Amino acid sequence: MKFESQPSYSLGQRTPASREVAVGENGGNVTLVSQSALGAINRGRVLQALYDNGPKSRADLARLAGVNRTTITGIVQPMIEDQLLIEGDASPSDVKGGKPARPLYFNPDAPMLGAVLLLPGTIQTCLVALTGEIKAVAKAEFDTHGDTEAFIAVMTETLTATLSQAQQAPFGIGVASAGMIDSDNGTILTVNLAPVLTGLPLVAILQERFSLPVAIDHHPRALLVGDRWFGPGRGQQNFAAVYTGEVLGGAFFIDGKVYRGLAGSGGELGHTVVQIDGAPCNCGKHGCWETVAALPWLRKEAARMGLPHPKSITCARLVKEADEGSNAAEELLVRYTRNVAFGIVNLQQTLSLNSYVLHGDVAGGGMKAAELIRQHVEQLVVKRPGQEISITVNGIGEGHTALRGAAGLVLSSHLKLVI
Amino acid sequence: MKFESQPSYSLGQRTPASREVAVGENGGNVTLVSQSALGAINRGRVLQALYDNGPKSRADLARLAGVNRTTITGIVQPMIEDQLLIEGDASPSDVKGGKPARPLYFNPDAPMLGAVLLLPGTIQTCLVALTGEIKAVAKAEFDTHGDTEAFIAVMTETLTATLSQAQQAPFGIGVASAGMIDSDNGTILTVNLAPVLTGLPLVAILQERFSLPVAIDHHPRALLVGDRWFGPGRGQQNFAAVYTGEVLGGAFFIDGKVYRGLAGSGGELGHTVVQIDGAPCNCGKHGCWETVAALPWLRKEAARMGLPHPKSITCARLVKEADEGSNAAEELLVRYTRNVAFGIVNLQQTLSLNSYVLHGDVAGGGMKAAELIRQHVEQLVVKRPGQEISITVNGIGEGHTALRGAAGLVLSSHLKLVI
DNA sequence: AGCAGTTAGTTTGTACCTCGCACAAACTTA
DNA sequence: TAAGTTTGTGCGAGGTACAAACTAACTGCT
Repeated sequence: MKFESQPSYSLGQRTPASREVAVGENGGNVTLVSQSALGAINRGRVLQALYDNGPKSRADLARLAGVNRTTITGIVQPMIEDQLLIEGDASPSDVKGGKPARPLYFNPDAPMLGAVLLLPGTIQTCLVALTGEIKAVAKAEFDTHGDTEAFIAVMTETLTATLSQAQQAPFGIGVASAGMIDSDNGTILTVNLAPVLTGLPLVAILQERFSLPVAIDHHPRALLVGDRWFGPGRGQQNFAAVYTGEVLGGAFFIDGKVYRGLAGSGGELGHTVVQIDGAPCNCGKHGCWETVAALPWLRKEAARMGLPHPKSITCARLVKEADEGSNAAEELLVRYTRNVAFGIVNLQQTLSLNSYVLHGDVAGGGMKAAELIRQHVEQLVVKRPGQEISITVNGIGEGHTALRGAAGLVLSSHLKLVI
Repeated sequence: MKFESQPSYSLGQRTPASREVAVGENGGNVTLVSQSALGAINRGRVLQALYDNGPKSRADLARLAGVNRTTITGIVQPMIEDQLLIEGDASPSDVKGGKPARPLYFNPDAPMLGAVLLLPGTIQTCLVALTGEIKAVAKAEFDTHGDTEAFIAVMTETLTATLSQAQQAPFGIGVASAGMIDSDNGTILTVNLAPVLTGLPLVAILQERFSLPVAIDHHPRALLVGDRWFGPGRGQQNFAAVYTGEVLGGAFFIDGKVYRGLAGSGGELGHTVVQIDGAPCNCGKHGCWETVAALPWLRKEAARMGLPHPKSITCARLVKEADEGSNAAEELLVRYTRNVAFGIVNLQQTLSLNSYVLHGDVAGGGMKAAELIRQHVEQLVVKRPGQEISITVNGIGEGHTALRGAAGLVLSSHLKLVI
């Protein structure tokens, strides 16, 4: 299946294969900004402002961006003509007098984004509208230890089933995957529980089959992007997403952009050390954060303390049992959230992002878990005048955040938001 | 003392008091890029490319930046006319044939930068040429528990003594200070050992007295900038500077710019936790990195192990004694460097910068200490295909790196390098 | 009803920046 | 001496944002 290319301002335009500059020395990656690039940048920023702030009139956008109204008109008009944006009804506005503003927002019928969530053994695909709406969900399973060709066949089939339901060619495809991902080169490095994926150049494969821009990143970073575009991180310029469950991971939104680190390897928080020479970890080291703040620790402690059904313990159940009066559950919950807090404290001391969105198991603990973690963090962080730290949970519709985030990856990486 | 303003392209031009946009919602800090800003940005990038790569011809710069040669000429010509840059002698070049290139570099007689290093009890000031050369050093002492006015008087006097030796008005003044600094607002929040500085709006004060752009940041970040402009970080796009001594601190250069975090509070690594419920720390918590990788720990362990003169132990002496055959020194050195490594490992797992420059006590341990740390880090980090981690020391001329870094702060913050 | 005041969005002309092309200058090689 | 190569400089084209002036639409006062 092939799709036609996009309109001239193109959400999905690929970067022009960054010229090979071989003057070398030490990399020498200075790049000047050209006039034409400038247009693309500003178009991207206007779109992001619309995402971040909801429907807004041209005049509002101009004020928001600190530019002339005419500039906004120039940027926005072609998008309206291409039906990416639509002009809402003239709202009477809150101020008295004056011509009523016409709010602009994304056309619900504009092209959508393809999204893939790749976890060991399962593929989930869907279409995501620019408004965050999810459609055409499809699921499939694959043999984690099987043949690469077989996996690619299943993947292509599932994705085709989803994409074919789109009215128009999607802007692109975003993939969120478990494991270690090289997002620069678009390859899956390793997925512990799915060896079939090792070394798979998935971006190249999908780009070739579907002729669309494709972006890939690891699961926590997709959650981050999902939070940023459609969740509690909307409009924020600095925050982190933290995932806890069988493993721990994180991702950062710094100064208005997704932080990836070299080859996309930033945010592997599970194996930061919080207990020198502590308990052994799967990674072969000792005292990793993962050894004290992930589900295996929780199960082990629940068993040790004699809590019921320790093998299936979750933060959600812990909160429930604590609320029902179990002192043991309360005590374990406090210790668990404190252990989680240490990782956030270290992040805070290092990056000072001040805002954290929790996913996965602790998110299942809801407000109560978040508040406990916030208290621990507050207590453990070196105080700084005027600093407020916010901890939010985004556990509801877990899978949807990851899928929306996968879709958002395409937006983030192909809308040149930052130079 | 007042100085005249700078030429039109102005290295030291202040940002035009970022328009007050009161549309609010959630900050709404989208900013579009204007035409004129673009010019300033590209001028800044060309200058940075010159810094990073040394003298280069227009043609080389054009290749380096991936732009047209004429563009470089347009940017560079006014700077030559204003004597900021000078054209070197035509070098025969390595390639065969063709008109020889005229390398461009900074004019040694161009305006300099004022630099201040502020440590508890002492002020050090100097002038730094764009080439990194240091001139007109002045020192003074102040009463750490005294009167604010008295401190300001000493500071002004010392700085005036230095600045008055400049041939031309400096581009600006950069301040590196111990303690907790709010670099956004240009105030010193707290310096534990110098209460007189608490809450001091130093940037505003100096800006008023000297009518020059002033930038302030904390000591580790100045080291980072010093490394970046004039040291081992030159030309690098991603690296961290780590300082160890009585306290620990760090700073990051991420994607070609200095990372500050909100209100400049990023990089307070000393109080990241590496030992939950470990030894008590000055900050009131337990198991901070500072409790196992700073000098107090080293002294305590040296005493416990019966090493000679434990109160004045340093990494440098430890290396020396180990080289002379002391098994105890060797053993302590290994443990010390391992403890230092844990902090770097956590940084690496979090940000994946791959390159670390050490300052302070461990830097005194030279290559041997660096190599030991590198080995520990290598062993403790989760391996990733193709990843190389570099550990460098920059202990020589410690004070000079901080002063050069202070000067570089002005360049970094007032050369709008990133949009 | 009419007019002033206010805000939104558009039209028009201007300034600025980068790019591609053409060309002179300077040097090497045959 | 001629051909080839590289550097650096004019000049016009194309694209972008901005300022000023204009029209459109609505409120409120007389």
